[in-house]
Formats: sequence, C-alpha cells, structure tokens
Amino acid sequence: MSKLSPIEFAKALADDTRQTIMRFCCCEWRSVSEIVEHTGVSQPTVSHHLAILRDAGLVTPRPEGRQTYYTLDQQQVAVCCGQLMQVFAPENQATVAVKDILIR
Amino acid sequence: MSKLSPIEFAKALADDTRQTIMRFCCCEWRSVSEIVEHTGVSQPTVSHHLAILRDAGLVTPRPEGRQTYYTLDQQQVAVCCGQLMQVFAPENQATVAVKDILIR
DNA sequence: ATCTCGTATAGATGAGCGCCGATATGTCCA
DNA sequence: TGGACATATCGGCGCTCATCTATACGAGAT
Repeated sequence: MSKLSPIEFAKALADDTRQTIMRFCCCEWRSVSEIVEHTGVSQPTVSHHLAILRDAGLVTPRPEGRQTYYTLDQQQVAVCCGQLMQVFAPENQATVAVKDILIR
Repeated sequence: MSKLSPIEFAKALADDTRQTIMRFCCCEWRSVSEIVEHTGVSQPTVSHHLAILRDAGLVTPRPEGRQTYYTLDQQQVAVCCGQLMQVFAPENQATVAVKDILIR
C-alpha cells in the first residue's frame, strides 16, 4: 500500500461507480461477479475500476481459485482523510484529534 | 453552505488547480488576482474553479469594492472528511473520534 | 488435453470538463 | 458621464476518462 497524495485520493473517489464499489466492499470480501451484479455495469468496467482502486491501495485483492475477492482498506481511507484534513483544515479541532490517532 | 455528498466533495477536490487554490486560500483571504498569479492559469479559469468551490461551499467569497476575496471553509472540509470516514472507514478508531467532534 | 467459468486486458467511442480568448457585468475614480 | 480596473460569464476546442464489445489469460473440472 503506497502512500497516496490528496490529489490521487480525490481522483480515486471522484466516480459514482467506484464509490458504490467501495461502499459494497466496505466491511466484507466481495467477488468481482458480486460487484458486477451490485453495480449494474459491465464486468470489464468493474475490473477497470478495481484496478484503479487497487493501484491506489484502497482495496485489497485476495485471489481464491478462479475468483478474486476484494475488500476496502479502511485504514488507507482513514489515513488519506486524515491527510486531507491536515492540509485543508489544519485549524480545525477534529484535525488535531485525527492526527493524534493516525500519525505516529 | 449546503450539505455536500461524498461524491460532490470528491469531485470538487479532484483537480490539481482547485487543490492549489484551496491550499493557497487555506488560512488567509486571497483576491482573485492573487490566485491567478499564484496558480499560473488564466483569470477565467480561476473564476471557473472558484465557482465550483463556491457552489460546494468549500470557499467563502467576500466582495470588497472591485475585488473579491476568497478563503477556504475549513469547517466544511472537516465535516466532509468526517462523512467520508464514516462511510468508508466506519470501523476505524479515528472515525469515532471525528464523529464525536463533528456530528452533533 | 480440452472445455468452462471468472477475471483481466485491448481497442474504440462518446460524454464531461479543464482550458483559453472574447465579452459582459460591476465598481471606483476623475 | 466616461474610462480604467477586477471579476464573472460565454463559446469553443482538446484531452481525459468511463463505458462498451471483443479477446486473452488462468484456474478448476471432465
């Protein structure tokens, strides 16, 4: 999981289909077929979006036989959000709280 | 300052020029001319991006004579980041801390 | 080995958007 | 009132990217 700049993070999030995938994979492992069925877009499109999220370190793949299961990396999300807050809301109270927890 | 969905927030952040503007206006009031000079893009382009950020409630305009000064709304940023964390990192420790501060 | 199923990649297409020049709007000053 | 300046809007152009179909790759199963 490589570090993600605020720009890369924002661009990875800036698509409805990708956010749908992220919500769907938030607390569970989901196969590509399940994601295809849930999003309603074609399988290649899902694969494309998964590649983007995977490159951003936002989802983790787990190959299992013919299928590949994906899940959202909540820690990566939290760290990136914390970074956003430090850059764009440095004087906010919540930013301090997040920094204490996420940055060590 | 209207409420901002995770998608709208991400799309507003998903541009280098807009992030440059946001950083430049983070803790100070900046005129459009200053922003034009700092970003290096044309004045109409800056105006365009400011309109997007303004519609998202991420920057606050303060007209003063012929000039308009803008500053970043750190509270709006923090709230949106908090929302992102609750949606995409609900099991993370930092999310709980942010929620306690931002959501009332 | 061959077939089938699940996923990834390649190539094409169309919509969205970032950018600029030109122009409109609005404010201050003489 | 007229002119100069700051910002906003308009119209277009080019590029990025989300989507599709077609195809390749890879792992069971027969």
